[in-house]
Amino acid sequence: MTIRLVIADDQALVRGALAALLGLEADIEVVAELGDGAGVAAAVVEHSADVAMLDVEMPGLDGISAAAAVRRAAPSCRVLMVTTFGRPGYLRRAMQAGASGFVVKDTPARQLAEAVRRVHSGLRVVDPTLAEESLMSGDSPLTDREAEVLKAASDGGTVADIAKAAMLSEGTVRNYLSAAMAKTGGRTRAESVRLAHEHGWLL
Amino acid sequence: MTIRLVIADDQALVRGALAALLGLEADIEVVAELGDGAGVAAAVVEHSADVAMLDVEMPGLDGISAAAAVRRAAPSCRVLMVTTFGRPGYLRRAMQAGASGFVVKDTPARQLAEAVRRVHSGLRVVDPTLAEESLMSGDSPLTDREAEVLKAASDGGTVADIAKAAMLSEGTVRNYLSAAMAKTGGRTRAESVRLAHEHGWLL
DNA sequence: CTAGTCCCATGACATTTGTCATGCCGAACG
DNA sequence: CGTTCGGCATGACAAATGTCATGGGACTAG
Repeated sequence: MTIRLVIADDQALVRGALAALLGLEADIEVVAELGDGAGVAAAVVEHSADVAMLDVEMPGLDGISAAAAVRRAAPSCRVLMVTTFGRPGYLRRAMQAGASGFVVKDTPARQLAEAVRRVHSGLRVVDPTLAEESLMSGDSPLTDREAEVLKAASDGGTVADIAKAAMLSEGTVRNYLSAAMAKTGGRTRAESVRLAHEHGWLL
Repeated sequence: MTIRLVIADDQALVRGALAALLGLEADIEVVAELGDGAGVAAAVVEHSADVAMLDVEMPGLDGISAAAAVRRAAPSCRVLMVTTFGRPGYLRRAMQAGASGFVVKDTPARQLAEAVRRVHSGLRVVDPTLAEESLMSGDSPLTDREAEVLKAASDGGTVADIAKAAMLSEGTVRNYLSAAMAKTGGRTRAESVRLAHEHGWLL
């Protein structure tokens, strides 16, 4: 029996290449390819897919949310996350969202088909390097509001911009940014944004 | 006669998938795969490659520099740039470095083999969407030093950090940042970094 | 030669940012 | 019920940032 696979990745070229690569496997059949996370759950249901392979970074609905949607819509379908960046926090978030596997795009190509098979058979697949780092960095120390404000600051706006966007006073925004900077270890706002991003603590 | 192709991309999975995909074409033979730009020129010479397919974003030697190195080492070898981000400035820089083609990773997979063939036959291949944007945004308005300082600021350090890294006085750094902010249209340092980056004006 | 441009630098200034102390409110937890 | 914790806010203050005027040296183009 073949494994029915749905692939979602925002880069068409990567998506196509992955589909072609995995389609060569005798026991894997690619039944759908998506460019964003929004339609993944529906596609999984429509094609009775066994495994959904999702990129974390996608426009619209991100991969983590898409994973949760898939689990809700089709509990029997396993989710394998594939991501470009090995942000430690992503792993934890993905697992909490119900993903069964998590590999980075640096994974040798031939191991990918094997990962799909393991996930399909109910095993968990986690990139070993990533698992180690994940234990290191642990949960995000940021509160919801701190993360929200820091995220709003990530495009370089002023305190006033952020305050307006988040419906907070400027003083409060400064407080949150200050707290976030202390927790992330950054000495400036911009550095904290970068650090939090690298840890996978934002989105 | 087959086209001898060298592929360089820092993501192993993408690299492998591309190689597998293009290797299926009867007239294309993948003779080498690299994970960074440093060894590309040598690999091209060693394998007498006809076309080099390079990612712009790579650790160590970036794709643009690698393209120039290839042109110097083996003028008969054409260069096709493949990039994740369609930064308009990249196109111009790549062309100046001697690249013959430039496509984004959103390109449908089957068009890629065609792009390789066109480049090999001496034609230029440019993503049409990108070409339009490129004309829009034009050359970087930033002076060399301004770009250098802005790039040094991109990881979120303070003025003092940047000054030390660039061997400049703090006042001078502030001047360049101020000028860069005016030219990019950003209202804060962080915003200018983001804008310049999106335009492809930073490396 | 002269004018223009870029690089480098200084100093002064207003604004913004980051820090700290402090307070109120509501929800969670013992 | 009291305590703790997070969200929200204010005000004050030191430090960093962004702006502006200014000037000298090097290099290029007219």
